[in-house]
Amino acid sequence: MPELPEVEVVRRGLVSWVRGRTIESVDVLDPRSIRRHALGVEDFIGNLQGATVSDVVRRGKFLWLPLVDGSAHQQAAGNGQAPPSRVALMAHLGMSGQLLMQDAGVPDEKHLKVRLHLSPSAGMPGQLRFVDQRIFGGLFVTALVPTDDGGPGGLAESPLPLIAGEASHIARDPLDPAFSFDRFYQRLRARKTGLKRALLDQGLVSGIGNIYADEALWRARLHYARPTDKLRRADAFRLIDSARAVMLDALDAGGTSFDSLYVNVNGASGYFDRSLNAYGREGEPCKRCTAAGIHATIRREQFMNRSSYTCPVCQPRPRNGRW
DNA sequence: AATCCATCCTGTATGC
DNA sequence: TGCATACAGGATGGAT
Repeated sequence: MPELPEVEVVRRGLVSWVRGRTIESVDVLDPRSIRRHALGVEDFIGNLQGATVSDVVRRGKFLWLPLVDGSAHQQAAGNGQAPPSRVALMAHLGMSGQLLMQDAGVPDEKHLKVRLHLSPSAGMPGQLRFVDQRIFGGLFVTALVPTDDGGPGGLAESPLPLIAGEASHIARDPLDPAFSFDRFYQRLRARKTGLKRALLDQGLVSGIGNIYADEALWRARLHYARPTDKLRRADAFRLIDSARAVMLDALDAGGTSFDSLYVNVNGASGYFDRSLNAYGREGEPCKRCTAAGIHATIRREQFMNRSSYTCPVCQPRPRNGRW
């Protein structure tokens, strides 16, 4: 499922295909995929038509394409100054969203929701398509607002000092050079909840979903129900360090895919699922315990209405755990 | 005020 | 074979 590494793979894949290209027209095939655009389909299309994509930026699992007005772009070419971007096309992949570059001749995907026709560019596909089976994801146009802390962060090369309004409540992710562990730890301790719930809270630390939460907790040898308000600094540090390491590894592998639901912009799957240590391994031996000569089996439990995978030996449940 | 959780969706797998 | 149920889960808004 798309978490930080998968979204970053999409961002990197997308940027060279769409930067500098103009959106010539837009087909909204299923309005449910733009339900977060409150002003409706016509307004959505009107905002995009004629605009030029200046970049692809990410914060947590939110991805957006800052837009430059077509006429402003023309003027900028004349005086050599880049016009300020004030709106962006926002995308969230949700559970099953895909952003695909496709040639015009490629038949519609079964769950094609929105199609952007881009200005022709030599050797590049003509369309950017949003495909989404479960419709948890979506597209919408949002205002860009100033940030006073150096821009949206993420891993973009040169992000504008502006952030999409709907992403301004999202914390920085552990791979962001501006991520502050001290601030994270301070806010973590102030919460009275369980550790995994906190890890999944995008306002505290972003980019982590169910898969990488379980992987980071396993790697740090911490149980998901450990109380946040008592967690030692060293444990919290190891947890963030683990999240960072596992997500960097996943990024190198092109992301995690279990099926064709998550693919990069070319339709290819990542292969990080082969490297998972906890997630999806119910009944299989814990690799770390096995290496130490101990017999232990990964356990699956229902938690927050979804599955959590832990090793009962090296991630012992706390006595006063919090859900 | 902080925390929690039902809800939005559809395709696939499994059970009876 | 067919029908029913469980499951996958990110973000949000309303409830507690």
